Amino acid sequence: MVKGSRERGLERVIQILDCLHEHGRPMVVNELAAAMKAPRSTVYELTKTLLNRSILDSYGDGGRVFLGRKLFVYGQAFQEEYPLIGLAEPVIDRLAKESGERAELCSNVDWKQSILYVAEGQRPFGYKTYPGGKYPLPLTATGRFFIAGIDETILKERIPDEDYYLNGQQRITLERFLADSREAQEKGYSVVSGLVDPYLAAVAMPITDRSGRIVTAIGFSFPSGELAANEARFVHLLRDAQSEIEAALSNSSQRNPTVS
Amino acid sequence: MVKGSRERGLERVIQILDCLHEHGRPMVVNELAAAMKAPRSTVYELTKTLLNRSILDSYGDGGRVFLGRKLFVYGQAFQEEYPLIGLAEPVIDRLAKESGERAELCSNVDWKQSILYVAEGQRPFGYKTYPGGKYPLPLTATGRFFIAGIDETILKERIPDEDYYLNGQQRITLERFLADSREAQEKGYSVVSGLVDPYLAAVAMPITDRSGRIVTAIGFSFPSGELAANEARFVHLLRDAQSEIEAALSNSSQRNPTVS
DNA sequence: TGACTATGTCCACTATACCGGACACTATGT
DNA sequence: ACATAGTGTCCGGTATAGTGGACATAGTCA
Repeated sequence: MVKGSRERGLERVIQILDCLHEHGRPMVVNELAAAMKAPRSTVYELTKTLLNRSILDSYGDGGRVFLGRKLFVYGQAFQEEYPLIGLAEPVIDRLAKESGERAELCSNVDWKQSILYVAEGQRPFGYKTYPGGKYPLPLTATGRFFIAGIDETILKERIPDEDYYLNGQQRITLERFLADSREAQEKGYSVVSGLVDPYLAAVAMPITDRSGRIVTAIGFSFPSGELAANEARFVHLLRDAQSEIEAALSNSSQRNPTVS
Repeated sequence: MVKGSRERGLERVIQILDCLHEHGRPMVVNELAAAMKAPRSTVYELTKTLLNRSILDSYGDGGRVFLGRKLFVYGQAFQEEYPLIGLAEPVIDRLAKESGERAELCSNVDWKQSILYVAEGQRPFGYKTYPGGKYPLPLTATGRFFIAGIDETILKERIPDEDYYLNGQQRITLERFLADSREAQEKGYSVVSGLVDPYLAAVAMPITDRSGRIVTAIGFSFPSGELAANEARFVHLLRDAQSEIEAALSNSSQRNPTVS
């Protein structure tokens, strides 16, 4: 039988968690299986075990499932061991206050840009991001730093084609992404406009640990129209924050995760 | 071959995550395998995939692993969908302030009592608990409520024998645990002393959702010596907090996880 | 030097977990 | 009444993943 290639259980579980995370809401198991393009029987079987272990929780009157309490507990334990987030929080808060724009702490998580911490700016309306939010690397300013020094063949393997598209339209090519990345590394900061959202721009700067590895990045997100007038100011603010966080980081314990 | 019975990959992965969570620090893979009593080759194989997907992160110079950034991201997404924690936080903070003791929001996660949120009291020293911390149900005050209405045979299956022990010494029996639970349900609150720690006592009260299911519990933790003089006051404070949280909960959206 | 422990990789075997497909039960609409 | 779509369970076959054990390397102690 060569039909639908058989996948490993662990792989399916990760797909389940990622799928729920992307949809951001409880789903019925059937819907989940369809969205994942996985066999219904497999998904039913796996969700049953995951529910038992509180890795998933059931919502509503039992038909829907979502990420569970145990994942929250694991996340808390992670935070306890990973000093960076706690160190950066006050700095990010200050950035948002001083600039009036949304400031974010981001990281490369399984080849997506993920928001570890956000402080909102002053703009009353407009598109909100949440901690835990996940975006394609090629469409983000921080993504320019996360691919620094990584081989092109690996990038091709790990970053899916869809990540270069927004609403079915290609926004950028791999070549351009690589060129952007090199330029960002030289300048020390990265600017993008209109990629992840047509009316949003972003400025980002990397956070490097003592061994010189880029572990996270900080950045602002704001309406594209504000870019020209404020780029220099934002870069200046970020540079201060960058050195502050890096100083705090090298004073703290040695145990920081090494980016894989 | 009947030697070490072969286990499912998913089961092993959960064991890995739980083991790291219990130890609360990065571990070398060998050590991890030994602690889990699982085959080394299996644990090496699984950790490799988990590291690739950021479900584990490697620490130090690469030899040690711990819970990864992706789990943090999942945890954030959970919190976004689960209103209870946000609703309860200010109330727990107030409890700690008014009482001077540590106040906690707890839940039954995979048959352990887990701390979802803590507010520290005034006592300068003494044993700290962390959000994400995990304790045996039979040794906690909140545990009395989490087993309400659950069949004894299921409890025997799911709560391991070690959970009745502290430092190799049995602190309580299943029978007594069940009797405590019934009493707690009648009184509406639960008190234990000297179980999880010889010098600590706790008072707890359940949080019930609209359908009458116990979803979490709130409680104080303090030196045993303070129990006699303060029990009535603590119960009073908790009762106020309980009704406040339950009111907020039933005003919020319908989507609360149903405890499995 | 040798003996021992700790760490990580690799390979072949077989128990079993994933999968496809059938079945049952509800709606809902026509 | 029938048809269709959505949901959940169950079962047998086979591709494969978990396992035991061998192997390699590095460090430590006597």
